[in-house]
Amino acid sequence: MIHRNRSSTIADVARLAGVSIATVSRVIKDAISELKFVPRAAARTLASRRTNTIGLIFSEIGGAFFPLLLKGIEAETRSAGYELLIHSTQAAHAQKRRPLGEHNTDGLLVFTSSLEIEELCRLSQINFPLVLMHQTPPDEMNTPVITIENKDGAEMLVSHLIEKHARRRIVYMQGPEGHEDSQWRERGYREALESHGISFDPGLVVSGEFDEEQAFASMRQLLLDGIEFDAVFSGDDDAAIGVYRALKMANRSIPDDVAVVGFDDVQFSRYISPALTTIRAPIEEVGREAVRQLIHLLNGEQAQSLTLMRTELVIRESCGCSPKEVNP
Amino acid sequence: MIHRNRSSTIADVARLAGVSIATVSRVIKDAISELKFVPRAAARTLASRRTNTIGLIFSEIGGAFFPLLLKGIEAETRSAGYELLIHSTQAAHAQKRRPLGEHNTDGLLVFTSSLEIEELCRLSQINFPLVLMHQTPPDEMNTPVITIENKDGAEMLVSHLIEKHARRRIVYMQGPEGHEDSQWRERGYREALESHGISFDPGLVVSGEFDEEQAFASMRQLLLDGIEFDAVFSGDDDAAIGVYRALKMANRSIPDDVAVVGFDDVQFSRYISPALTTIRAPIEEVGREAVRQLIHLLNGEQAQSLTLMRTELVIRESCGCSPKEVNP
DNA sequence: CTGAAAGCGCTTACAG
DNA sequence: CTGAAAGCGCTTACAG
Repeated sequence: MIHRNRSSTIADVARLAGVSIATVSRVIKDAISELKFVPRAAARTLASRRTNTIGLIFSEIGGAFFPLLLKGIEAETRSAGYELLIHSTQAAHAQKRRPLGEHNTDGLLVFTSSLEIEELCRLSQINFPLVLMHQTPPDEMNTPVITIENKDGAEMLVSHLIEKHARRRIVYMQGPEGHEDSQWRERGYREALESHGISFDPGLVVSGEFDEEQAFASMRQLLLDGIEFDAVFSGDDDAAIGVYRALKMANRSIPDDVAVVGFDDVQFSRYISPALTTIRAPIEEVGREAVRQLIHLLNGEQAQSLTLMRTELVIRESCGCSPKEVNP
Repeated sequence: MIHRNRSSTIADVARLAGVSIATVSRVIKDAISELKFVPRAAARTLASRRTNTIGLIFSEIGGAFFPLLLKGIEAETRSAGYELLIHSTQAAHAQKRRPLGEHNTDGLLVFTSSLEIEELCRLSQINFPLVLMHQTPPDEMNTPVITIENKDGAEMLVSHLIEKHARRRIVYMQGPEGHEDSQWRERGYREALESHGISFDPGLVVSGEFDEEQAFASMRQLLLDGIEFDAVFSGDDDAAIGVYRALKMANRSIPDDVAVVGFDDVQFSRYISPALTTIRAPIEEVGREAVRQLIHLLNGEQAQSLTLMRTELVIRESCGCSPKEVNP
């Protein structure tokens, strides 16, 4: 049984006002408080062929990353007068129902590989407004992308470890398979090694999955295997937590025995001990910009095909810098 | 200009199949892949008078609290086959548009005072399915509530400080005005004082707003004013971060000079230094349960009018207990 | 089990 | 500026 109240319709308003419903429809913006009239969104959508809703597809709402992104998206969506419909997928495999799409939104924001490629292509083919975050589209697709300077960031991080702290055996923890952020970060890692004359050792690349538990497990394994290393680039900040745990458990001191650096600069990074050296990614701004580009598309305007956001090195203590050199 | 593709409708499917649209409608659940047919949600909603969507109204998506709640809500909503529409309000004052309501959802989940009381009453009067989280409804409203043992939790926390660590001048930082969680926590704080024969000092109650910055500011003020205290119950974990900062800046050691305890046990609490003693609230489960109760309402079934979730003391280091006594 | 038809509550050309 | 009317794409009694 479902809600079935007899609240007023546009016809009631028209009758009371002694005008036609067309007239009411035209002035509907000035909320008709008399009858507590709230226009049915469904009827509007059906008649106008627009939903006034933006959809967000995201894969992992668990970590510390999501609130930042959502904050930006929420704010910008609202100020543009749209509703926000959110769906979080566990993985990017085909679903029976399409939770978000052309049937219930005007456009979609898609975060990294949270939508299977076929669906992405289908939406693109029917010219459905789409903006990708942290993921470049397949060649034939001309979809705006908002992403960050992953490679630069990683390079800064690793170069800092090499130059300031003389580390040479640096572990890289990869993110989830196919995750573009991770691929670019690895590239930055490799280029930093190369430009400092350190040869790449595939034995130092392990899986961290941008996930605390997985990072913990991989770190333990590395330790068990007796692999030598003097630094860890954990891929992201969530994974750094797992690295900390494993190192502390093995009585390796951070940063003296092993320097650790993350990526993202989420809320907790400055508060863990030692404070985490990481890359600040303007995540909230990524969200805002994604919405802005989508609105352009919705308005039939041109959108920027690539927006690349700057990243910034945030030096704290986990790399080996001392607290005194560092801003509070 | 808006998206206006000519994708197939139910009529196309009916024609191709050589049956009536009524027949198609009946078997529509077996997704008609032939024409890539995706039923228009708006038309369905309009005709069936149900949206298949649950709305979530929340006030602060900034903190570390939201991801936990959302995770539970997301999971349960999806497994029940509903969509989730989210709106976050800055404050609970009247809005011109009603972002979420009977016009676009089948039922609403409302988190603490994120919806103005008039709107709450209006929805209740038209018998619209509603579940409140962390907020008891006005007397005349019979709306299911999911909340946690705030008072018990606070009492455990404060009693611990008094009994194990001999603290007697304990600051309490209030949450936002009218926030029920905060009111109950304050009550627990007072009862713990009382049962240990410590008289209540209103000078030790300050505003923390469940917010890092506000907590930081209040703590600084307390320090500037030269108020004496040997412990702080910060109201929640986010505020504890601000307290840490202010104390460290003033060179007061935690926990030796000042013990600090929080509430919620969010992700970062175990990782900050010193690790935060706090109350574990089953936030994800609050979200799940709220959805379950709402589904009952949607099905015309009886719902539990009050669900009170247990809280649990999590002892770490910031209260003065030593790491050795504590689980890793 | 199936089809014809009314109806959900709006918007929007179109005519006046 | 206003009204009559068609139409948005479905669902659901109702009749057969």
